[in-house]
Amino acid sequence: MAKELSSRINPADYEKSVYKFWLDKKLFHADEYSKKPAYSIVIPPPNVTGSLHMGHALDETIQDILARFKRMKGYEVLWMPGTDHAGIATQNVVEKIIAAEGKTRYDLGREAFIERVWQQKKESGGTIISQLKALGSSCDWDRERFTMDEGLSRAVREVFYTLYQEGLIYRSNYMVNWCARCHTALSDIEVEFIEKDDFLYLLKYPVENSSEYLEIATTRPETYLGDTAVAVHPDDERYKRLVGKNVILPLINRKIPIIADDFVETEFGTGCVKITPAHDQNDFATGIRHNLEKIVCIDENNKICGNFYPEFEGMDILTARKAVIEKFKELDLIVKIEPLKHNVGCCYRCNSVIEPHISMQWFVKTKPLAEKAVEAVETGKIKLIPKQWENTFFEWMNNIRDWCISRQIWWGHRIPAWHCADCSYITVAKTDPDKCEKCGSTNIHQDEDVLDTWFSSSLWPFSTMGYPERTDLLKKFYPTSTLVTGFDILFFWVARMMMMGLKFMDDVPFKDVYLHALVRDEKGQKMSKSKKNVIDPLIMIDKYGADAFRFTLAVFAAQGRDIKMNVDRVEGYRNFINKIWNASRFILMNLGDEIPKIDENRLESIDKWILMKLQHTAKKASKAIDSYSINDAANELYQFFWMTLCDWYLEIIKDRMFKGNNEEKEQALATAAFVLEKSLIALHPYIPFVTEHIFQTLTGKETIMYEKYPDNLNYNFDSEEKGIDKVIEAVSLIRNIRGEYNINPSIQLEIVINTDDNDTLKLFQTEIPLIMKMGKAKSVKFNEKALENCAKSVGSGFEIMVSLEGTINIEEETARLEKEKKAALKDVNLYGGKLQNQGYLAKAPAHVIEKDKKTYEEAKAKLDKINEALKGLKK
RNA sequence: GGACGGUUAGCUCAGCUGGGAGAGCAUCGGCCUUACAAGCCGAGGGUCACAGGUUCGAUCCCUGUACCGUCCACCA
Repeated sequence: MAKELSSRINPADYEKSVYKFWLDKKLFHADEYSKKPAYSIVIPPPNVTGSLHMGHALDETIQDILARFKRMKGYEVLWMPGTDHAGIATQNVVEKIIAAEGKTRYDLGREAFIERVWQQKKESGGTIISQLKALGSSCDWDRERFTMDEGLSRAVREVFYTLYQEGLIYRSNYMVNWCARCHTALSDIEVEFIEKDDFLYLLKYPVENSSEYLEIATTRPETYLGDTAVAVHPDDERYKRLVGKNVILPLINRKIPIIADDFVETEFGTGCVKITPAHDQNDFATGIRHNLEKIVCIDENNKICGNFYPEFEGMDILTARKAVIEKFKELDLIVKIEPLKHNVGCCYRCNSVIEPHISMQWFVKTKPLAEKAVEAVETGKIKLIPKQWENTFFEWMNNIRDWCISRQIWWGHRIPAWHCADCSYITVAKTDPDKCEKCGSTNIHQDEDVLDTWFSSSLWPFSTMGYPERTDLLKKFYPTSTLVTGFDILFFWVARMMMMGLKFMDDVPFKDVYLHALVRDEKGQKMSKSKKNVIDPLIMIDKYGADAFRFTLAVFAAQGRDIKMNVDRVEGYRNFINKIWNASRFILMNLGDEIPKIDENRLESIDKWILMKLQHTAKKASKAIDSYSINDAANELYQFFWMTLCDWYLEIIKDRMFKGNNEEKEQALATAAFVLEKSLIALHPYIPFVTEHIFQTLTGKETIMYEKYPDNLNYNFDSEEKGIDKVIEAVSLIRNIRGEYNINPSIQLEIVINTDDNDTLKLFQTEIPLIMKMGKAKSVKFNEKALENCAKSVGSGFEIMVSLEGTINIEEETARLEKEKKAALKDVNLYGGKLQNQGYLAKAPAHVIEKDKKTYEEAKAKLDKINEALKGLKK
């Protein structure tokens, strides 16, 4: 019984079973003892409680294309999967859930809360993984890791311990970004600046022992309670005489100095700034420069504290702001209030306004680590793709600030430091200690803070492979080959992996970093739930199939900044999958039980032609994927399969298949089946499901996954290729006339072809059947006089005449020829002009001149013929 | 304030080191041709943002302008 495909494609019919087949056969498994060269990718671990969004879909698709392609290129491929515990994000999710039950995490207590998060992880942690599978991701799932599993936690400890011993982790009372909503410190890059409409308040501070006032500009009047100075620019003539004097803070009567510092912009506001070292990054630095007291007036819940003025006590920031302004108004200390647009730092997780806050935190000293990373990129050991990101990378790395790694949340790796209640010594250890390392006291307690999520993810390329053990997996697959991720986490993740990898593995964590664009909606806006512009990848998969969706993403994956997702495109590529299905079905329908073998001696020109086209296509695609131009490869394959293979080749061989003798039929089918098989292989990295399904049906082989990528074909049918290209040109001219004259397809035309060129004549004579079929011709004659009632067209080196039914419409034909003439004339003028240009002749490279000369001559010949034809029309 | 990116067909985007512009979708005309109407055949559509410059030649390189976007930065 002949093999067949169902008459109508339905991806749901085979996607799940194909995926299950891959899993059952362990085809994604990476063998660390393989002799094949290694190729490895670690997945950017998605949040464990998250669900698949467009960004993931793009990211995974690119990785899967690379992984599948490399397998076909003979590599032992490890694609390491896993998920991230995503500290703040996950904690927020669970806090929201328990809030619905009317509880806070404090009601539950630390242990119970963490237990609750683990439970949540258990419940929803599998979601994203199964979604990745629906997309076709060929990860080595047996090796799936989680940033808080035992092995990775060990890696975290090891690294923390080592960095601490080397003085690269330290603890310090420093100003950090505080999110009162998440109740934790954040690193500098976790603060997002959002432009907000606000007010600039001009306040009057009375100068001591004087009736004068100093006008200062601030957006945050409430922090005046923490002011310890007022600063002016040293060269500012307006205030020079006041420097060294004091002002008195209203209501609380604190005496603070007027200082000079050149960070002050004389142009802004009044050129006079209040300094609040405890509540402003900039003022903190100024405070250090001038040795000012840091007076805290806002607590970690963003409430006014410090008992400076009873009425303000305990108010939240915005209420206090109003209250302060009211009081100042009463005292006539407000000069004016004007609107102001300015950037306000917000939490990247919850968008709350960030409050600068002095607190005891843990930091990584990043400079020495960053230097090595910079060097790795400079020397090309790590390549950023596209290269333009290197600038941004260097800029950031060279100005890197220490990394605040402690978070005051509960979900995460708890900092492995134990404080001694007796001697205050801090014991940092790889395994939980039971006594103080210094005084031996057992009265120790572990630090309450947990580590920044990015701390553990920075170890991902080696922690997932068994570090701190020197495993065989690490030996085989570290450094990884390619990291695929969005540029938005270049600093959060990529740079930190570089630092950690170089430090702890003494080698780069990856060789290539492919930074792809971000997926936006069709208007170019970030997709977000609140904007309701989210396109759900799972709906795309359901509606169009994973293959069509993947192919769309691949085509969009050019190396730009953002991808505007357009659902129409998915539909277009769904049609492509359908095309593949039907072309395959067509070939299968005509195939017997055995696939005939190609016998090169018995092939016709057209067979050789398609083999050449296949060869070019596969080579181009392979080269493109290797250089991360995966959209180019996708387009190349698309064009080939649809236009070249389906629209030309398969149409052309139909005659042989339906009317030819067995031998003719056999070689046509052999070629078609061969080209189909190789095309499926070439397309497989992009559209794995449908290609696997058809491949198995077609060949009866177990799997397509380890077939050799067909970029090694080596046919030498150059003359056949060129010949058929010319035949196609001729046929296109005939079709053009048909189209322009709206000649019904059922009408068979008479064709006359005139040419002086012997080779062309011979070629066309041999390919008469083809011309007749594709041109729907009744007869083809050569070098005859013009037909009655004919339309003419001119090709390269030949002239074609097509009989027309009824009487020729002189006007219409003239118009048509005039159009052709215009095109030819344009070329003649352009190239003729060039060829008369002395500068051009002297300086242009020889091959360009030669090419242009040929183009010119062809255009000229064409023009002459067209003119002749036009003359003939007038009679 | 600094840096980076974008501006190409009605829409979404390609166009690698300069030789003269492509795709998908959409549009228009014609086809139920025995794999596919999720299809086939044909057609139209672009002073490649603007202004200069370099060059024999510029969508591509340089300078400037405009608009859009992103990142970084201590304008309170």
